[in-house]
Amino acid sequence: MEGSQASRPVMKELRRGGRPAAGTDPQKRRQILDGAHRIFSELGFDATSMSDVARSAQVSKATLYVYFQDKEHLFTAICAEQRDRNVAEKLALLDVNQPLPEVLARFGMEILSTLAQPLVVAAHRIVIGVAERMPEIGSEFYEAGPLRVINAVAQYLDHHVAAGRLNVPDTQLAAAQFCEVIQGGMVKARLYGVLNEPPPRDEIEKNVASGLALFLKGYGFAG
Amino acid sequence: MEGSQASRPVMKELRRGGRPAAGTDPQKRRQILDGAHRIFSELGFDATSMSDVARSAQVSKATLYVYFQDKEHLFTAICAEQRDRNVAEKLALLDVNQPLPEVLARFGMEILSTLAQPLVVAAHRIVIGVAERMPEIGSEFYEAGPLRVINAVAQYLDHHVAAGRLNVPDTQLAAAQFCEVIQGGMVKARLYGVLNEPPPRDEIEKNVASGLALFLKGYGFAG
Amino acid sequence: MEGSQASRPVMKELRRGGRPAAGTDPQKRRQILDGAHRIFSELGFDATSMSDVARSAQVSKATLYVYFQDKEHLFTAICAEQRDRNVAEKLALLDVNQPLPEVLARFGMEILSTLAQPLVVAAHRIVIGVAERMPEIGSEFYEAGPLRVINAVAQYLDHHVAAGRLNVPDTQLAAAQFCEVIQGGMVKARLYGVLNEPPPRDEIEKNVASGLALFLKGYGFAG
Amino acid sequence: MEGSQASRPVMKELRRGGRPAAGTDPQKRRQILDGAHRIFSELGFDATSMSDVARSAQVSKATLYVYFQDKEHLFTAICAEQRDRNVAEKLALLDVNQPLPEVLARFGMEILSTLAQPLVVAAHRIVIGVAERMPEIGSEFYEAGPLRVINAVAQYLDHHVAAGRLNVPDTQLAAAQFCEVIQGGMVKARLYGVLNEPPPRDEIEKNVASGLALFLKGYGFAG
DNA sequence: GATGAATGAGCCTTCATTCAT
DNA sequence: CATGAATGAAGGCTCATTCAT
Repeated sequence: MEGSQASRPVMKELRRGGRPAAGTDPQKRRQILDGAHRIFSELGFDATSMSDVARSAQVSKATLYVYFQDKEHLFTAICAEQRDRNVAEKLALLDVNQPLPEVLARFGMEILSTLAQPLVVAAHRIVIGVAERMPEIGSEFYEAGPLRVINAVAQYLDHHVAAGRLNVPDTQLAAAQFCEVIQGGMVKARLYGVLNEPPPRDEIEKNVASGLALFLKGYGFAG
Repeated sequence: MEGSQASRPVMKELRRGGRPAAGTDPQKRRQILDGAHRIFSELGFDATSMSDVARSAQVSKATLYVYFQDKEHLFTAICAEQRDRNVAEKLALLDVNQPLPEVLARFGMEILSTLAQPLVVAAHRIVIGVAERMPEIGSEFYEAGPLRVINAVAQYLDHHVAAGRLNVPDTQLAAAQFCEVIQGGMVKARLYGVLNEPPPRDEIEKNVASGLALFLKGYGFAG
Repeated sequence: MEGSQASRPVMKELRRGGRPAAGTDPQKRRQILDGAHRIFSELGFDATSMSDVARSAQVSKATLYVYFQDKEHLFTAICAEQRDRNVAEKLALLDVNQPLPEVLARFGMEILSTLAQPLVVAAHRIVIGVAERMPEIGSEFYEAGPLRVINAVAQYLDHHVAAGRLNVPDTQLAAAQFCEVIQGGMVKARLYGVLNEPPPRDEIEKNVASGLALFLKGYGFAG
Repeated sequence: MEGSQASRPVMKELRRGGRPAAGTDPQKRRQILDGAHRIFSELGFDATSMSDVARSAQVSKATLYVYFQDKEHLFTAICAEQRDRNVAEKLALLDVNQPLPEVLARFGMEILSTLAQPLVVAAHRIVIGVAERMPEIGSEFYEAGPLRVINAVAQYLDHHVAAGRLNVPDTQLAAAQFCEVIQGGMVKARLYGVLNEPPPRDEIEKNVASGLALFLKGYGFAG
C-alpha cells in the first residue's frame, strides 16, 4: 500500500493538462447539484456512492465527472452553495439604523429558521463528519458560514456599544454567544438526529425571544 | 447487517460445555476498545477499516468479530463508554448547597474543558456525521450525553428558582442556553476542524466567566 | 484531472504502514503467478484485467491483492521470474576450458530455443509494449536478461581474444552481434506475431550454425 | 469492436446526393494522423485515450470517428504510413551497379539511423505490444517493413552471389543476419526503453562498419 | 461536416466479513 | 479462543463511442 506511490501514478499521471471539456450547461449542473444534495443529505458523504448521485440526479455516472472533478469536489460545490446561498441577504438585516431589539429579533428568526431546516442540518452534519479527514473543507465551511455571521454580528454590536446602548467588553465573543443562545439547543438536537422535522414557527419564536431577552438584559441594553 | 448474529455461536455452544460463548476476556476487550477509539478518532467512522482497527488494537481482524458483532456495534460501544465516562462525576458538582455562581462556574469549567478535548470533539464529530444514517446512535448519544447534562442543570436551576434567587420562566430552555453560552463558540469551531489543540486554560476561563455573567445577569440572579 | 492531486489522496493516503498481512502461502503465490503469466501472455498487459487474472489463477480478485500490491507489481514479479529462471544455468555453459566453437554452438542453441518459446516471446512483447510508459520495468528487464547475456559472452570472448584465438577489437559489440546473428530473424518475426509456434529443432540448429560460422569466420577464429 | 462500420453512413447517403459520405478532407486527415502519431508514440496504444488523440490533433473526438472507424483503425493507418514512408527510397540504394561494400555501408547507415529514431522505436514498440491481441497488425507491419527490407537485401545478395563475389548458401537468412548484425544491439536496447535519445552519428557508423566487416569477411567477400 | 455533451461498460482496488486451522 | 487467508460485493473513476445540434 505504500510502495505504489511512485509507480502506480506513472500509468495515468503522464496525461497532461486540458480537462475533457468541463461541462458547461448550467441547467445540467443544477440538476446534478440538486440531485447530489438530496442524496448526500440523506445518506452522508461516505455512504453515498457516485452511482447513488447519478441516479438521484438522473444523469449517467460519467456525466458527473464531466461537471465535477471527483466526488469531493462535487460535495464541496454543494457546501459552498449551501452556505453562500442566503448569508448575504441575512447579513443585510443588520441595519444599524433600525431599533436594536427588533433587528436582532428578526435576524435571529432568520438564522434559526434556516439552520433548523433539515437540509441545512444535513449539510452541517456532513461537513462536521468529514472535518477530521478533510479539515480544509470544514474550515472553509465554518469561515464562510458561521464565522462570517459572527463577524457581522460583532461589527453590528460594535456600533451600538460605541453608541452607548450596550455594555459589551468583547463583541466578538458576545456575537458568538448571541448566535448560540438564540438557538436554545434546537439545532444541536437536530444535529444529533434526535429530531428531523423543521421546528414549528412558534417554537423558533420562543427560543429566539428568550435568548434575545437574556442577551439584552445580560449585556445591559438600554433602549 | 444485523441478521446473522445469533446463529453462529449456537454451534459452539452445542459442542462444548457451559463455556462462555463469545469474547469475554475483559482485558482484550479493553485493548480493542482503546485501539478502536484511537483510530476511529483519527480517521472517522467510514474511513476507518476493520483492518485499521485490528492493527491499532493489535489483534487479528477475526478477533474483533469475536468481541463485537460488527463494525457498527463496536463503534457504538465506544460511544457509550465515551459519554458515560465522566458525566456522573460532573453532575455531582451541581450541589444546591453551595453558592450558585461558584457552582455554575466550576461546573462550566469542567464541561467546557472536557468538550474541547480533541478526542471528545472527534467522538462528537463521528456521531454527528453518522447520525443521518444511524439515528439511534445519534439520539442515544445525545440523550445520554448533552441532554442528560441539560436535564441536570434544569433541575438545579429549578431549585434556585423555587428559592427565589433566579427568575427563569423555562428552566429546561435556560439550561440549554447556559450550556451553549459558556462555550463562546469554542467547541463549535473545533467541531468544524478549524482548531485542533485543546484550548489554553485561561481562554476556557474567560469564556465560562463571560457566559456565566451574561446568564446570571440576564436571568436576574439575586445573590 | 490535475487539481485533484493534492486533495483526493487525503481520503485514503492517511492510512499508514503495515500491509494487510502479505500473503505468504508459496503455493498460492505460484498459482497466481502461473495463472497471471498465462493470461498476460495471451492478452498483453493493458488488455488483461485483474478479473481475467483472478479467473485464470482460480482465486478471487481480492486474493490477488493479498499477494501483490497492484497489477503492476504482479506483472513485474512475473517478468523478474521469467528472466531469472534459466539465465544462470545458461551462462554456466560458457566454459573457457571447452573448445570455443562447441561452447558457442551449445550456448547459442540454448539461447535461441528459449527465446523462441511462445511464452517467452509473449513476455518480451509485453515488456516492450509497456516500456514507453514504464521505462524502469523495461530497463530492468533488459539489464537482467539480454544485457546480462551479452556481458557474459563479451567476457567469454575476452578470454579467447587474450589467448590469441580470436581477433575482436570490441568484444562487447561482438557479443551483441553474436546474440543477434544466431537468431537469423527467427525471434524477431515471432515478436511481431508472424509466427507463434515454437520453431522446429532443425530450424534452430540451422540458424545457430549459420550465424556461428559467420561469426567465427568474420572474427578470424583460428582453431 | 468492428461490427458497426458499414451501417451508419447509409442513412446519410440516402438523404443527400452524391456527397462523399465520410471524412474526406485530406488536410484534416493529415492533422489527425500527425497528432495521433505524436501521442501514440508518447503513451503507447492502450494508454492513449481517444480524448488524448483529439487534444493532440486539435479536433473534436467525434471528428476522429468521422475519419476513422475506431481507435484500432486509426492506429493501423498510422502504422501503415510509418512503414511505407521511406522504405521505397531506401531500397533504391541497393544498386547492383555500385561497389558492394559501399552500397551496403550506405544502406546500413540509412536503415540503422531510421530504426534508432525515437518515434520509429515507439511505433515498433506499440506494434509489438499489440501483436498478441491483434496479430494481423503485427504481421502486416512486419511484412511491409522488416520483411520487405530483408527480401530486398536477399535479392541484392543473390545478384552478387551469382557474380561469384560472395559465398552465401542461403541469401534470405544472410539478409536477415545482415540486418541484425549492423545494429550491434543498438535498436534492441532502445526497444526496451534503456535509451531514448537518437544515437550519435559516429556510434551508428561504428556499429554499421563493424557489422558490415564481420558480414563481408564471414561470407568471404572477394572485392 | 464538426462539435459538445452524454453514456454503458468496465477497470483497479478495497472493504466487511467468514472460514479452516 | 485467536488467527491468517480468502472472498463477494461494491466504490470511484475513465474510456471508446454516439447522438443532437
